[in-house]
Amino acid sequence: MESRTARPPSGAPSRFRRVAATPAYRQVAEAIEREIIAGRIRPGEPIGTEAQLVSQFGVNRSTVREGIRLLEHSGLVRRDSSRRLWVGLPHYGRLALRMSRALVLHEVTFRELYEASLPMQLATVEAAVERATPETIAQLEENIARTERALGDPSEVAKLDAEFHGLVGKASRNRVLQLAREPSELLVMPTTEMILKRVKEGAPRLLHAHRMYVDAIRRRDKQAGRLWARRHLEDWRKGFERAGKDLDQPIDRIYLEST
Amino acid sequence: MESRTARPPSGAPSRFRRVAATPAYRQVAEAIEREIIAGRIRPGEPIGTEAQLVSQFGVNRSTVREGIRLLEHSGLVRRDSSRRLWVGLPHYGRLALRMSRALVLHEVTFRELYEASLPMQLATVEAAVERATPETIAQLEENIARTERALGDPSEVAKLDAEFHGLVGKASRNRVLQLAREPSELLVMPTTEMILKRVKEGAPRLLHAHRMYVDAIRRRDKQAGRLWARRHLEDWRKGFERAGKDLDQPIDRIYLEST
DNA sequence: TTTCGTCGGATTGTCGGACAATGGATTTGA
DNA sequence: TCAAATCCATTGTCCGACAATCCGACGAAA
Repeated sequence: MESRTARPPSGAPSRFRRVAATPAYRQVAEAIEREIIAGRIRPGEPIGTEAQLVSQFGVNRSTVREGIRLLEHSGLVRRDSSRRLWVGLPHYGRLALRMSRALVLHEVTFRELYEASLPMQLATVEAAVERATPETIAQLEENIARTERALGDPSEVAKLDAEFHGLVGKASRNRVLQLAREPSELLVMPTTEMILKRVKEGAPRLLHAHRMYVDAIRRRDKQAGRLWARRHLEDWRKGFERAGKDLDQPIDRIYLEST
Repeated sequence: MESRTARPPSGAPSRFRRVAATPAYRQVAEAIEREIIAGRIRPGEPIGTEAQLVSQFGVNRSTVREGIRLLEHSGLVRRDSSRRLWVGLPHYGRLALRMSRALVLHEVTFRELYEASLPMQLATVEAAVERATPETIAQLEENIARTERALGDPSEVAKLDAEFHGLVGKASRNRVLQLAREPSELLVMPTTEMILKRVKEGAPRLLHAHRMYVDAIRRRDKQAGRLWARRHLEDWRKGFERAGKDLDQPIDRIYLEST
């Protein structure tokens, strides 16, 4: 793609940057984005109507619309029921989904995923132990109760496992950690179902680990929390290998179907 | 925004999901996205011309264009010099930038940032110790040499620090970890400059920590790597507090200017 | 043979205008 | 006072058009 700049006839140094004439629709998007990033328009406030933007930017409505679409995708701009434009807060889930997709497209391996998940999981549990409220603990216990009843149904258990880890993430009350952890979680989770289907002692072990998690959180015992987080994830890895899969294999696209 | 579904005349249960008439431009975007995610079009391959898409989808060109803009923003679709459409690999840097922006818009605190950075930093160093190649080690040493020469210039040192951690990330050869760590790094980095300007023993301490990092990597000594990663980040925190800032304060928008 | 103009076709960026569908506001009717 | 009918603003989609640009080809010149 750089063929043009990368072909100086002889040893001539490539002296010039490629010229870039930013199209109007992108200028529109960038202008609006700047206003939001700088905080001059705050989340929840209305951006004008398309007609207003047309007159402000002095371009055609089609151009404005293309610019807006650019921002709409990232969540910086939302539309309400009447389709009017508002400044939005990019939602974690959306971003995490995109990141996990990017990871798959880059063909990262399960080993990378496992290696990265472990420390983030440990940190999350530690924070959760420190800051969990009685409310979230109750939610965790309720989740465990439901898991008990669903022990025979792998896909249901996998779903509850995902919910469980989501709750632990919430309990950590660290949004940076949550956002960092969630893309990996989105990729680990679907494989859990596969593992549970093939390794029949998986579900009880998972349930037991969850119980110990919550127990550690209730007793504010960081060491126990870390221990069980580690065991839980190691179980995942072992189950993965026991199911006949190779850790150094790229993550399968299949695990993205759930759009 | 849920006003329509939330108004059952009496106590009648809300039995029906709200019908969602997905606009055509979004259907176009989703259709293309699905093809890419599923791997039926691979990165580097051309998506058709706008005219082709028009005839395939049976909608107007304006609609196709709006749909494409949605994807363009996420990097799934790129344009080359001739503005033709290609399937692209979403670039880490782009995604990380968006994530860090989202974090700022959500007004996360420096404490959250610090707490999340520490474990990820430790894991990164550990992986780097394990897998660094002579090449990247050489690059790290070269970075240190440049840092030595720039000791008097806080903003230059901050820039080199960012580069250093980028190199360590590369050395870790774990892309999941890298992607998880980078948004935080993008927010930690700009504050380093501020700290270095106000705490004059900051720069030498930073340099020393970097030296010990590389030393640990060269000797494949995980313990030392972890130790110095921890000290380095703790230095950052202490410097932050010594500069008179409060860890529980939301991250300032200012640190996003560098688009 | 290689390099340089030039030309034509293809494609994108932008524009202007148009209309149906929809939501919100307003007025009307009971 | 409240519900129904009406109006108006706005969006989603379409159509057609044109300039700017890129690509490839074809010759002309060195």
